[in-house]
Amino acid sequence: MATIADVARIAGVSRSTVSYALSGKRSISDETRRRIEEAISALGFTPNAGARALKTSQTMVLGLLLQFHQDEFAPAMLEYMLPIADEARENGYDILMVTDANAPQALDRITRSGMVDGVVLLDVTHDDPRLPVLRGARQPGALVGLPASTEGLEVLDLDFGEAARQLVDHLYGLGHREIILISPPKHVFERGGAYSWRFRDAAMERAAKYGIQVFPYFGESRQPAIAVSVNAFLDARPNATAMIVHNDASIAALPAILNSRGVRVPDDLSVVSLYSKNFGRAFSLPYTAVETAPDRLGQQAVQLLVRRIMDPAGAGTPVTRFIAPELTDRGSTK
Amino acid sequence: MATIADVARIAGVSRSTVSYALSGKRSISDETRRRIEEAISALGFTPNAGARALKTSQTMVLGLLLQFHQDEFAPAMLEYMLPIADEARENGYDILMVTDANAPQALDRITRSGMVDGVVLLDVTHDDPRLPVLRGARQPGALVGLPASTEGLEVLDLDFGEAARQLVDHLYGLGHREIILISPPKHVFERGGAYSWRFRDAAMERAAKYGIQVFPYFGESRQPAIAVSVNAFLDARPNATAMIVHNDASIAALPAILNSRGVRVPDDLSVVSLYSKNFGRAFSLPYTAVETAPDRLGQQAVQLLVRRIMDPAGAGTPVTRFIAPELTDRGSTK
DNA sequence: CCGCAATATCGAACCGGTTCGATTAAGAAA
DNA sequence: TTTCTTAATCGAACCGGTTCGATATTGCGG
Repeated sequence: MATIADVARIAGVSRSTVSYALSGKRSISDETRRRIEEAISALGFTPNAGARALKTSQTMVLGLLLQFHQDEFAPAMLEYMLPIADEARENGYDILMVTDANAPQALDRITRSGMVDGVVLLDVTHDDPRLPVLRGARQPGALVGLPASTEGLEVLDLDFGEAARQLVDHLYGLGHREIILISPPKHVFERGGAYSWRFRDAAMERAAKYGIQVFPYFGESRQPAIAVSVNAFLDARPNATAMIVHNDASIAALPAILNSRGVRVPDDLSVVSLYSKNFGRAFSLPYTAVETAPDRLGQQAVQLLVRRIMDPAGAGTPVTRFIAPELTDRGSTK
Repeated sequence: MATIADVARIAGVSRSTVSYALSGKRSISDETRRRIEEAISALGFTPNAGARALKTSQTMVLGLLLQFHQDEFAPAMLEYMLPIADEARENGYDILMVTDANAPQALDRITRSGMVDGVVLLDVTHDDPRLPVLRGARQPGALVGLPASTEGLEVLDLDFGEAARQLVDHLYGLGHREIILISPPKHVFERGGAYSWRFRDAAMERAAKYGIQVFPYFGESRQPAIAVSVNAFLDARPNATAMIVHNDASIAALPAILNSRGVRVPDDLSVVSLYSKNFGRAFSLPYTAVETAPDRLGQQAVQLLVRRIMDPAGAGTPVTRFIAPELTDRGSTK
């Protein structure tokens, strides 16, 4: 493989001259630059990443930490990953994907060894075990998901409270007074997925304010439990006229469940939910819903992270930013 | 950040001694080893990846090249990625995820710069533009998907021909004589997704052998086109008693389509398909199907790749391996 | 008691870049 | 013509590991 020394030899200059030609940090005569460029393309030279990283302590790689919990419904994860990868490349970074079951240890490994210049943590929980490691690392990080303490961290998440209020308002405005709420599965609450209770609590609070009833239930993450549970909720609340579904697995299965039950939407039941554009398309979901905007979250996470990498001191304190939810009316309510 | 020199100083030995203690390539006295280990954990020392890569020209990172085609149905991709990442870690490798739109150039970049020790190419097409680059790279690669020439490459794929034969046999054995086949969308054929025609051609051939009729159609990848097209196929072949669906998007939408059409499975129509266990679970699919086994494909791809990295000369010629399909009967035929 | 092999450790070179200070040449100012 | 800048380039040091050859110490057979 060609090294910078080969380029230098062929171009008849020193290694440092080649380096400066490449970086543009010192002026180079046109003639010399031409010869260097010629040599580079003749040799197909690309600087060795390890050597460069060693000297500059910059790898131009970002770590992307995912967790795949058992019993989790996976399809939505990709929605975050791709925009993150795209935005990273846009900024000159590659992505090291880390899925180790032991995430804190993996995070420690990739930061200590200097494999990455920063990390994006997806699916951050209330008391996320990766955070102590991240706080001790020399590289900055950006989180998607809200932890108990955001002290010193770049945090991004959908404004689930506002999303809940929008949906309750929407249903209340249409006259609904008894509403079934399907939250994420119980184990998501227990694991500390803050979005689960942030959404539920806001919905309950809003309902109390209006003096209407919202009946919260835990969703299931797999068939046939999903169908069984949804049917049970509907049986338990025969007077409910609307349903809010805050659970990927349940909403994906809902069309089939309601169909087999003979429930028409929105004539018999109004349905609203929370999912991304792509998710809705993949599962052909026809429901009025708040966009979860994983693409915007992912992109902004990378942007915040890159900004912090460039300017570690931090022009300002780290940001905790909640993305404003947007309701898309698909006519599943009335 | 602690370096090997710090460890050496604290342990009162030379840098090389620390290195040998770490690698075990020379004998070290118990006492010295103890002091070194103590120093290492006291400092939280982890060898710098760049420095190590520079000297050993081994990064312990594998590139994973994905392509996200426009209009593609994404959820299945994750099914390959996770087992690949897991198997890589199992072998001590991390994964660099590369999703650049310009895949050949990205592949060139990560191989020339020495960021990876090898690459896994997913979703390889008949005339894949990444292959010339891979063949010119100094790192080995493993493919998932069958290209026109497998010369010098490690290639893995499901045996789609055998899968088609199994499904046709299954239906033929039950007495079906007119069968609708929904293939992948036309653009998949055009792009060179060999699995599309390998499956279709084998199915047609088998049908011809039995003297029965298989009517092939291109599937669609998005709603509402999916529903429209499936309905059109059923209308066009009112005498068909069975359907083979070789298309993720169509099979995911099928339950809803058949339901709204009032078609019962298997009483009115027998349905067989091709999808992974997880995919079926995510979409609650109740159909008898051949397992596409993305986990086995991904794992084996990594294993072949790692073997080749360890032994570049190659104990044997590169392997082209077709995974045997396995039919799971879920009672959607009769 | 000597010579030799095995064991344990050290010092130096090297991997392939980047960057600092020095050097030379050319042009501008005096 | 001399002096001072500025532009263009070079050489050497350095980043943090690994590894080769050399050296010092110890144990053993003869």
